[in-house]
Amino acid sequence: MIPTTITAFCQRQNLEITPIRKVILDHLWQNHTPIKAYDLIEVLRLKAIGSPKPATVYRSIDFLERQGLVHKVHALNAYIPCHHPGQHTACQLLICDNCNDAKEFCDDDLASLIPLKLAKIGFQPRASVLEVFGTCQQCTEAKTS
Amino acid sequence: MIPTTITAFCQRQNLEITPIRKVILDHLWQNHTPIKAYDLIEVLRLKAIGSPKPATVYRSIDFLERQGLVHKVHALNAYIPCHHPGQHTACQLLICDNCNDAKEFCDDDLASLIPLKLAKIGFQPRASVLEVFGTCQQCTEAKTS
DNA sequence: TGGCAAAAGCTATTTTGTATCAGAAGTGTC
DNA sequence: GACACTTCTGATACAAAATAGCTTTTGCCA
Repeated sequence: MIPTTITAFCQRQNLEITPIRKVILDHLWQNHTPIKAYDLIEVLRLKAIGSPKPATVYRSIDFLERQGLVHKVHALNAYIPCHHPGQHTACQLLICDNCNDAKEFCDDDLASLIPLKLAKIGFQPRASVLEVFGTCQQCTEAKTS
Repeated sequence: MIPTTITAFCQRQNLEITPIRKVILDHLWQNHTPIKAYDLIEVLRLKAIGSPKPATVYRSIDFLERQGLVHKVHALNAYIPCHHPGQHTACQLLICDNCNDAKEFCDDDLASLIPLKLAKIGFQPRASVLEVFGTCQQCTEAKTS
């Protein structure tokens, strides 16, 4: 389920993808909607990885986030996999009100405009999160048809 | 503490600013850093408004958010006052890692570029939140001097 | 094989946010 | 005034999200 580009990235970076981390990453890639931390606990439990506690999942998420493999959708308290690990500090997410799908949306113009604008007012950006809520194309089409 | 532009806005919109809502709005305007919900409970308690429960504060925040008087900083689970109520659906925030100051940053180019880009991929935006973390000008100057 | 570091486990707690039902206070209407 | 009606608040309980602190396991490697 995990794309080869991602597994290749992990190998290149020599990341230790333990069973727990693998299950979590797998599950995130199997779903299009953002996944909640406590759902991941349940997933681990079902996969017979003992009876994991919150800290276990949060530590794994921490690791995956630090490596850029996962994004947190702050507005939903949920997580999605990153399609381009190691390639951006500016994360742009589109979240459909209707189907809860969450897509990464990486637009270079936008990504470059933000630091440009901030430079004018003396703000030095380290990381940014853009979360846009609305209706995705599929749902728009479904409604009008 | 609440700017006259804001009180004028409330009057124009005929908003019922009850004592609880006033204390919350006051407190948000007195501080430059984002305020947490449970800190607001404490503030109300200190102002001798009984012993408020979480729901009380969240209801007030809900109201203030719906009226556009307050923004939630999702990445921090905290709240700041809005400087331009009723004027934007796209919220842009700059959060300083160093001093925790949170500023609204309303750039028209940015605000108009986002829907433009999204239109190309068929996403209909309803609302968006941009949260940028980094170092504000004051802190940058303080460090280099 | 002894020592180290990273990962995972465990227990408990804190922080954040909702659901629900009941009561109080204002407003308009007959 | 009696009445419905709405809005706000109070109170209890609970659910959900996240962290703290400490122990144990595991793999590595010198």
